[in-house]
Amino acid sequence: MIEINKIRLNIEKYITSLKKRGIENIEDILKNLISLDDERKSLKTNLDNLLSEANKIAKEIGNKIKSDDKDIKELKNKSAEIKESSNILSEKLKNKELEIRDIIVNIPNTPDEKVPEGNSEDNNIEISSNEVAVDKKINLVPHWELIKDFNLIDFDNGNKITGAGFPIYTDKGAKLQRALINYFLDEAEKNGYTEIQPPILVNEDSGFGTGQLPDKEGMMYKIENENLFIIPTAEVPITNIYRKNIIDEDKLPIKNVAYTPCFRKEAGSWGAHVRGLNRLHQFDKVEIVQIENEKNSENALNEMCDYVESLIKSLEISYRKILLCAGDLGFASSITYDFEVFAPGQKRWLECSSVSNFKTYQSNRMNLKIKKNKDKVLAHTLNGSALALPRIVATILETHQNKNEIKIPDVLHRYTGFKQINL
RNA sequence: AGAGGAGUGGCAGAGUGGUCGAAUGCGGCGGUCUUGAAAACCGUUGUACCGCAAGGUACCGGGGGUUCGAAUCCCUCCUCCUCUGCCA
Repeated sequence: MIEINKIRLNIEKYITSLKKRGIENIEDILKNLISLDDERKSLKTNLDNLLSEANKIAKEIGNKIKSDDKDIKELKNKSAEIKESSNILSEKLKNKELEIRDIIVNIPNTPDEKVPEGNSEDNNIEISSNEVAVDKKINLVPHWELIKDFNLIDFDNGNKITGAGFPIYTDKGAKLQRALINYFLDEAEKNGYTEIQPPILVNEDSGFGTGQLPDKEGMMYKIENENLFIIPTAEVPITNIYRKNIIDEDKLPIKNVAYTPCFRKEAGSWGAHVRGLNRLHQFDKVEIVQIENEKNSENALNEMCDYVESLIKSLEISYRKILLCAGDLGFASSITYDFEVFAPGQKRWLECSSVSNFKTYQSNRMNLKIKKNKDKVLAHTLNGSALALPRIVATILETHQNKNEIKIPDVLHRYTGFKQINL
């Protein structure tokens, strides 16, 4: 959530920044917001004065009763009058606050200066890449064929017991996935992240805190009669641990990692090329989250990217790192680097990680502050996938396929217990 | 799930209609003393909003109500504890 007080200080900066996102009438929206806030302030001042007067009268009545002066009728009448007008004002103030909130909650985060302009993925900028050679002599096939041939995933029974997008990993497929999860968790721990196992269901406040609600309610599965949401990413429960917290600056950085399954409705995003593991309703992911102060958050973002990059590299697969343009940027993010891996069997790039700095956007929503001496300032929150499993599995299978076997990357051997998958 | 009890400042804990944003203790911060530290003593110590400021308003688990006035009374929801039941 952007901060009105900061908009007041430099509205031009906000206009320029949010225009990058393609919000054409942003100037009107922001100016309207400030004038609504002015109205709010004056309502608040008036209301406080009335309440102050009412408090005084109440005390006066109290004193009179105590001193056996029973002549309080006039004061009571006056109090009733004040109460009537304060009720009206209070209602107005509440409505004004709701009006402001409805607007501000729907304004996305301001893109960082580094974020390129543009409204399609063509405007994204490739930052770095690495290509892993594949055997040109064999006929490379997509992972959904390998999965069938090598008996690694059972989509049919997944369809039967749940529905499309809920695969069953079987035998070495399941082991490969479990190996990857353990490898990712261990590596994160080596890099200073404390492991946690959060709940998979979250309440509405949590969904609001990280920005999924109310903007993207449609992405999450909901348990209707409990008013709980099934997490689309571990970002939601992890970051919300720190909701309504004031953290001492010397406790920073806070670094957490968690493995969780993730659930996304993915409504309307099922095209012809979405096959196999490319897009699922349920998938596994290891997520890293950091909380930092303003001074260090840019540095933290770079560190997280470097970490993700090293992780992908260690799996011996081709990848590229991309800086998202403003139009491709998520609602709550200020700057995002995506990592895509190349799946040679289907000759497609697959996004496997998204590393973002939300700056104060989430912390303002969830009231997360950092205490530095006497000052309290909004924290910066960051997160990244390290990594999302299915597309990594798909890419490993497609990259390391051979005639009668699939080789497992060296770093995973001690986790899988096998070095290749045979027919 | 049923019955009973409870939720107060960083923690412990008092407060059952007015003088309570809230005693007291511990902790934290500043100071005196000391070569330094401890002890002792003195002072200070919640959050948000409005206001140039003085100051004001709101907040005692959340929401609503009664009253001139609510931490205190009523309703409702949530959480925790004890017992019973059920269950990985």
